[in-house]
Amino acid sequence: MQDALLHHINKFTPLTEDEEDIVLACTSVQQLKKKEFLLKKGQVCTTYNFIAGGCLRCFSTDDEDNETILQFAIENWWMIDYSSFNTRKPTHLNIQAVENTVVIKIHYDVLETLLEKVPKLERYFRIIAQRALDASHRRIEYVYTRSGEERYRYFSKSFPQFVQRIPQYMLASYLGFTPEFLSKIRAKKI
Amino acid sequence: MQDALLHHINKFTPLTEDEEDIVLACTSVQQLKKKEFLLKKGQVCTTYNFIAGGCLRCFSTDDEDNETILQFAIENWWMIDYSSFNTRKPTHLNIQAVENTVVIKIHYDVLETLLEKVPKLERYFRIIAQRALDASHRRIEYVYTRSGEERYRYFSKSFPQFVQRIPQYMLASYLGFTPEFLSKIRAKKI
DNA sequence: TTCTTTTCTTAAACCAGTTCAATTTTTTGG
DNA sequence: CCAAAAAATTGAACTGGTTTAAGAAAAGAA
Repeated sequence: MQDALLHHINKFTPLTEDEEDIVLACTSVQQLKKKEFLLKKGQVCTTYNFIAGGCLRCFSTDDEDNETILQFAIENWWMIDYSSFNTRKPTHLNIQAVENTVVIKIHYDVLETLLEKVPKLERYFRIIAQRALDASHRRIEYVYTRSGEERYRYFSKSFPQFVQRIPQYMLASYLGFTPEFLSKIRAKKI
Repeated sequence: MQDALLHHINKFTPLTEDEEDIVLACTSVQQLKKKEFLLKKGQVCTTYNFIAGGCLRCFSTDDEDNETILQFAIENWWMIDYSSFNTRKPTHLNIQAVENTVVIKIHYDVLETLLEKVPKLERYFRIIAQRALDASHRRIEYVYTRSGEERYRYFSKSFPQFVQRIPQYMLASYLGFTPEFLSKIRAKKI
């Protein structure tokens, strides 16, 4: 079951069999049903989470429980609230399964030991974080320089298969506008 | 001159003297005058850039040369276009000095060797990237959940000394609205 | 299948923020 | 110190996107 993770790590920093075994010993698998939560506002994020299959969303809520989707994560992506993880303080974010999802987790209590035993993983997580940072910067640029309609057209052209997997109101939230506005765009012409 | 960098690294991953020497041997210092460019659209980003003093801004431009500021970096921050750096392809971004600035650079050609000689730096850059990623995620959340006025008030309350250092039109661009709108907000009441 | 919940659509009124253009203030360089 | 450039302000007209509310369609559960 953890093969997906090992495979992903090996793409960036090839591991020996021993190292793979250590990684396996430090991970656990969790199956989430659609709509189940991996993390809820008020809890501490105690794990690094790798998505082996399925889809998660990370969202914040305001006083009136309006949701703002900050991230999606699908197969081979990590979803971590670094702030809560590092400070050990309760998060203000929620992480929920958009569909049935398999998550491979590394717990806070074993992460530092794991990094000592398999120092190569420092490199792996560096590369992962740098890639995610680049993606995050691109997203900021896109939000700042393009209209809602442009963002929608670009996203659905770039990730048509993903758009099929999620409800439109979630896509609207992720793209930074209302579901009603998304309907308007779509009504114009597909 | 590179003391600022060594000091910063040591905060996260203490180095031996030998390791410090290796780092020094792999870095170079560049002094930038206000408005001078560190990177221009069309060039390849060939260095990791650490700001020892001063301030840089990273911005993109559209067809009509309108600028959108994506990031600022001040003392003890890194400013890197990971995408261009890793792919070795020309960037679409610009990095320019907002004031006279001292940059400590690690060139692409020496980075991998440096990381091999001082593997601790993998950890250092991992932590740096994860922190920057967290900051980037927070920024997205802020843009999505707060109005322009809220963003301005929050930012100038949180970083009053920084607000003094930059022209208001740059702050407006960074916060995601026009200079005219910033004037309006300020006219209401400081 | 039928009932219930969730998701999507439509339309009118509205508003946060933009655009454009003119003017004033501040900063910079020689 | 002055001239020129850069930055900030103001106001009127405008627009991309929101809000509210109601109804239609699709998906789930039993």
